Amino acid sequence: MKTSPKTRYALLGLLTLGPASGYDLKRLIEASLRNFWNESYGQIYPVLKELAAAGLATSRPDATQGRRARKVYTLTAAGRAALHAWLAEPVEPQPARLEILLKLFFGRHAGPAVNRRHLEQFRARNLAGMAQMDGIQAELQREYPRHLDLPYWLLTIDYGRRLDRAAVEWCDAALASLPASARQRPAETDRQ
Amino acid sequence: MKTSPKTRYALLGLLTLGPASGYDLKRLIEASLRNFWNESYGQIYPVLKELAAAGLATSRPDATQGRRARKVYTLTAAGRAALHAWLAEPVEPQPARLEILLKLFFGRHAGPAVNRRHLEQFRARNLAGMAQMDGIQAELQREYPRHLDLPYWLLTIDYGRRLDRAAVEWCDAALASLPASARQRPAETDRQ
DNA sequence: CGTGTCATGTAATCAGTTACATGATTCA
DNA sequence: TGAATCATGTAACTGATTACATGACACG
Repeated sequence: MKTSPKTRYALLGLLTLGPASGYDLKRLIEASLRNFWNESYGQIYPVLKELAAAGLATSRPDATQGRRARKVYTLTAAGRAALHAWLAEPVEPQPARLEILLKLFFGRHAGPAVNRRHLEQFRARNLAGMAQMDGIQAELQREYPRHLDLPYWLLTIDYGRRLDRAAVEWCDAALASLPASARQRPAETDRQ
Repeated sequence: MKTSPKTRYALLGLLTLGPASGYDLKRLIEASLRNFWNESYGQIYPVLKELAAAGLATSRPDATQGRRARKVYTLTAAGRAALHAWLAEPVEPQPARLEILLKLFFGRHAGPAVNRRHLEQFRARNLAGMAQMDGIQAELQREYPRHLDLPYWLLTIDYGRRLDRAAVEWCDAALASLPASARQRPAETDRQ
């Protein structure tokens, strides 16, 4: 096994929605998993090839006259079984690397203006995220009101909204607690 | 430039606290950045070497008689300047990959018991995180009550606590909304 | 006729972890 | 004596992105 196991299961999962090409899958990821997952073509195509080789999906050429040959992949029973097995496996904690926290941790050396700028940008990003979640939720409920997966999709939207909101609230608290303006300059020398 | 820029700045930042060896830095990271950052020896030692080569830190052997030769690194003025420049650069949004959300997104194929197990585990993990944040905060306030960096350190602790809390609340909401056993349907309105 | 979209794929590169190799000192 | 801790470093591998290569069709 050469390629990433996680990419494999993301693709198997998306194939439960129906047969799709690599290109389709990329767009599907951008449309539905965007907030907590992403894949590049450089991953998708090799993994798809491997899924077919392992019998987890079948590929058939979809020659829609003229266009460059599309390869449409369809989940097999073995693929479905592999997905189910992975879904049942416990989730390992994943170490995060949050650059904004690293910068703020050393924030004394940056000066108030820089820290405020970072926080304001981060706040705006998370606020936009919340609005986006609201939009996606409305769209999902309008487009797929009876889709069996809808409750699960909404769960991931709710997660995004809650964490974005918490981040915005943290930004507000942080901005309130930091010195307001550049009265004090960044530390050039220290050692307490 | 060969090694990761982010590792470089994490180490430069920690060196503002005083001279340290690669081993020291690893322990410092585990003690202070753990919740939002990590580095392995495989990164630390090569990057340290490069920092010295670039004049951002100086290394001197610390031959504490008998022990294997320690190399202690000290931040230079150029290193401090490089850190300041990086701190002022805007933070780019970083794509997250959250396995638990991926599993939940495809949760219909896993069955209620599996989903509940994932959520309960995730809840427990975040609850433990909150408690850990409280502990670290108390320790910092006790150990370094007047340290100039303390307000910044507390900011990162507060972030951790808020996001952990939001995650716990999400888990509670999700557990309440998911069907309890395999027979029931989701608690969504069910009009055909 | 040229730009955008559809479409697949590989190669180069980057970033990071894990395993391995080495070896001294401390302490039970 | 043997385990834990201190201590540095390299090699192999994994996972993922980006750049590159190719090319047809639709639309204005």
